[in-house]
Amino acid sequence: MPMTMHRKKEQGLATRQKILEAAEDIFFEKGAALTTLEQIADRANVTRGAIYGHFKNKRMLLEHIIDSAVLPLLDIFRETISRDPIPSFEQLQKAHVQVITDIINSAELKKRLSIAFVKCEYTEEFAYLIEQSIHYHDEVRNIYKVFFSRMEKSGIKLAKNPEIMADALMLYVTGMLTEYFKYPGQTNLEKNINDYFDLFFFPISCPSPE
Amino acid sequence: MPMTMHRKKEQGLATRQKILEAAEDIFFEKGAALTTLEQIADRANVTRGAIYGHFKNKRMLLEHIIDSAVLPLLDIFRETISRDPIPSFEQLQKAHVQVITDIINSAELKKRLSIAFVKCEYTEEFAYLIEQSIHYHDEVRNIYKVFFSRMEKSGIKLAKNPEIMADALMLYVTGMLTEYFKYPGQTNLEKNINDYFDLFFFPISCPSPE
DNA sequence: ATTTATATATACATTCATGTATGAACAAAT
DNA sequence: ATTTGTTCATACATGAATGTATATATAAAT
Repeated sequence: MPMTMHRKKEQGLATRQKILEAAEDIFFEKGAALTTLEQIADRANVTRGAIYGHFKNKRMLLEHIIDSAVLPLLDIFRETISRDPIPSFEQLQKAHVQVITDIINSAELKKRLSIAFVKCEYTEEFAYLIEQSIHYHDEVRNIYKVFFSRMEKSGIKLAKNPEIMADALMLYVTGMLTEYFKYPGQTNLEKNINDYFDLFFFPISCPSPE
Repeated sequence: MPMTMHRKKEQGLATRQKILEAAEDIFFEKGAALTTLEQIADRANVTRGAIYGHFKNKRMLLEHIIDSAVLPLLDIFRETISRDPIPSFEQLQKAHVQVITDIINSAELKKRLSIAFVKCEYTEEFAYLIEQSIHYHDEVRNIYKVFFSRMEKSGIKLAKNPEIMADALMLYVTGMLTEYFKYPGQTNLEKNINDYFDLFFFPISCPSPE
């Protein structure tokens, strides 16, 4: 690409970006279903024409935003959790506190994840969303399972088998994020996150009673 | 009310019921936001006129359905959990397994709760929904807190203070239900529910490590 | 300078959902 | 039997929202 053909294309990308940001705002405020393309266009100071130039329709816009929230998170999980040679509860806890703190501290990430968690409906209509969501979910669960399996192999006794452990952790984290987004300002996640994980990870390592 | 004035009123209640059931179905299938009153009317074999005769608008219909899902559940919680004189983890676990099993086994309850959990968007537009939701949430959390406080008073050592314990249990249960409704057929809740609670309640009772 | 292509605004046709107002049918009351 | 009231269907007016087709302006290429 020659240096000189950029000006126009750059501007195109800039408005594309403006549209995405506006869409995030409005989706977040009104929910995906009640958001209209005109509202997005207004917020971005463009017309619907511009939006249709960049995205096929509202659904594509939504998919793009959700992916842009979840994908980087998945990367972090893969890296932080899978990498370490000797798996431990401490490491798992540290990774989780880190990720969730990152979320809490990034207004952008928060907005996008909020959209994915509570600002859109998971129905047949949006089949792609559900599929993607299941896919992401499975991937995280699998990361957990592998991690717990490695713990077992390295001699650490688990209260339940890795499958159950993975499920349980998944449920707990899902609950955390769901509540955080569903009741913004009503949760104590910021303050208590370490306690929450303490509670889950430390006792979780006790051998189960018989 | 005299015996003879019933026929008409009864029929009214019957169609009201038909409308509610139809609304449940469609909300569940398409999500609240994308549901139209005409779709509901069609399913119920009435016209929109009938719906407007019984409910002010779609929002009222939705509120009614969500309340009808959550209120009986709250009652069960209040009864089963608060009543017993000597609080224990076993009792708490038993109550939870019971409630969740009830949900799993009741198609109606499942449908309604699914609507409340993942088939409607929690946005400013539906302020009432959010308020109600917060209210219910607080109530359950408080039931938990009281329960854990009573445990402490009766000499049982908790890993964290009752507040944190209540939060954590709340997160866990929220996660369970959310995942169950968000990924129907993909979870193992039916099979593993006891393991999940084992994991949470039994190790949870260990004193925290220092 | 003229052409070509691209980004975005404008205009249009269509579809759809809502809320209300009206009317018909029928039950209940006198 | 007439009246009153209620349930529900019908009809209407209105206001979106969507997607597409077209126009304009401007940048890039020749």
